[in-house]
Amino acid sequence: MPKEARPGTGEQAKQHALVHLRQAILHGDMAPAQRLVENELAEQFGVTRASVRAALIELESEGLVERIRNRGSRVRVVTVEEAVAITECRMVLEGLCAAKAAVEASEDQLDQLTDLGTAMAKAVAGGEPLVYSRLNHELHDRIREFSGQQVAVGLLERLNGQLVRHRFQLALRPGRPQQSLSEHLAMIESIRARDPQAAEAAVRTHLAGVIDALRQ
Amino acid sequence: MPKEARPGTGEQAKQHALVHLRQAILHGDMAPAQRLVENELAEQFGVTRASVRAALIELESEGLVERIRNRGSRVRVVTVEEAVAITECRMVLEGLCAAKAAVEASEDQLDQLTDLGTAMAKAVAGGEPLVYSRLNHELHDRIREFSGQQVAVGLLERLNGQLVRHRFQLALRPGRPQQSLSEHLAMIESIRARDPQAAEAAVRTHLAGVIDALRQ
DNA sequence: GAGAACAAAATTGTTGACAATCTTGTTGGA
DNA sequence: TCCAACAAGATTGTCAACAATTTTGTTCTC
Repeated sequence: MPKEARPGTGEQAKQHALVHLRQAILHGDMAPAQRLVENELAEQFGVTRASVRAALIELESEGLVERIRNRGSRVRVVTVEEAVAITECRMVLEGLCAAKAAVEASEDQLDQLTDLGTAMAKAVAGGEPLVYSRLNHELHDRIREFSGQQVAVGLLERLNGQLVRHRFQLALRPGRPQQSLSEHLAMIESIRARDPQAAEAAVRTHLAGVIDALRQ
Repeated sequence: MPKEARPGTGEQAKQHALVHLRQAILHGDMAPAQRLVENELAEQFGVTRASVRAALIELESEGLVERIRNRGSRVRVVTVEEAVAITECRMVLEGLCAAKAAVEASEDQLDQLTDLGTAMAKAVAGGEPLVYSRLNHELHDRIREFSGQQVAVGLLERLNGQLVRHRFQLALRPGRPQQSLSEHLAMIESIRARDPQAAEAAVRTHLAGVIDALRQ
């Protein structure tokens, strides 16, 4: 257990604990369902228990941590059914963002999407699933960003945080990149065409595909 | 300032503070942008400051409270643009729920919706906007409930909490009930017809109308 | 050997006090 | 009069100790 010491650089203790603990969970350093004992975390991050507590409360409402009265906290495990339900919500919310982006995005931003599309095609052709996965994320991020829909972006970030584990599993599945590439290109195309309805439909088709893949 | 005393009935102090503070905000007892000083709240609810703190952190991530480092908390004010953005998200999420409900609801549940519809028509005919507003809420609640989509329900509850003030304002606008009644009846009708696409479209039409009303 | 009652350990919940930070009001000088 | 520096007050952030609760291990009885 490495003791990450960097307590008093002016950075608030609670923020320190919050950022590091969130990253640890998202990065997969904490096993699923692992117990999170406040004392241990406090020592590990070099802050007091109160700060860890505050961080855990916040992570609970982000859906990353599960807390039970007098029983402690643990990394929340997302079942496949939950992952499906989450992705259904993503489907409609990202659909909204894509529709907005098709109207709001600047010409410059549309070019960025095109570039991402060609890079993704290249990654698939070259057989680089990890690169493709990274570009995949970036594409979804950009569309959200270009939509200007702050509320939806906030909700989606929270939802995506809960899916890290499942997404990793999905990215490395053989044949999956090939299947999703055309869907992604269709999304880009309809946004470029400034057609909000087509953009929303394309995003939905894509994420419906993701749901099918999750269920297998 | 009434001192609500009921500290140690076995109920956890933090939960006590959380429930009461949330209700106070939702019920409108706290003025918008009102400062929330931890010490005052602690005394008012008969709990310690730490419990109030924990409650405030949770309410912040629910979007009901705004917290600034070393500067304190206040009731968050939702601008009209934010209310519109929130309602756009409601539009797609409730659309999802309605589509699910059209497939999943039992015959008994469909009858409940029909009853609500007739009650709403009666309230409008009788010129009772407050009754109509209550039934309005109940209809939306039921549709969400019948959808079985836990994740979407959770997101929607959070979003709705932020709209209390705007919704009150909207409900009492003259002519508004008449306009929305037919939209609500269309929603019920398409769910009864077990047509998910029509149900989603009806919900979207309705909430698009709400957005128009908000913008005025 | 199985199960209940009890005791010990581990962990979370709570408390009050202290430190750090920000805001506000005041004073001094140009 | 205006502005900067400073001091006082208010408020949040942090800490260590204590209380309450749950879990675990042990012993005793049947």
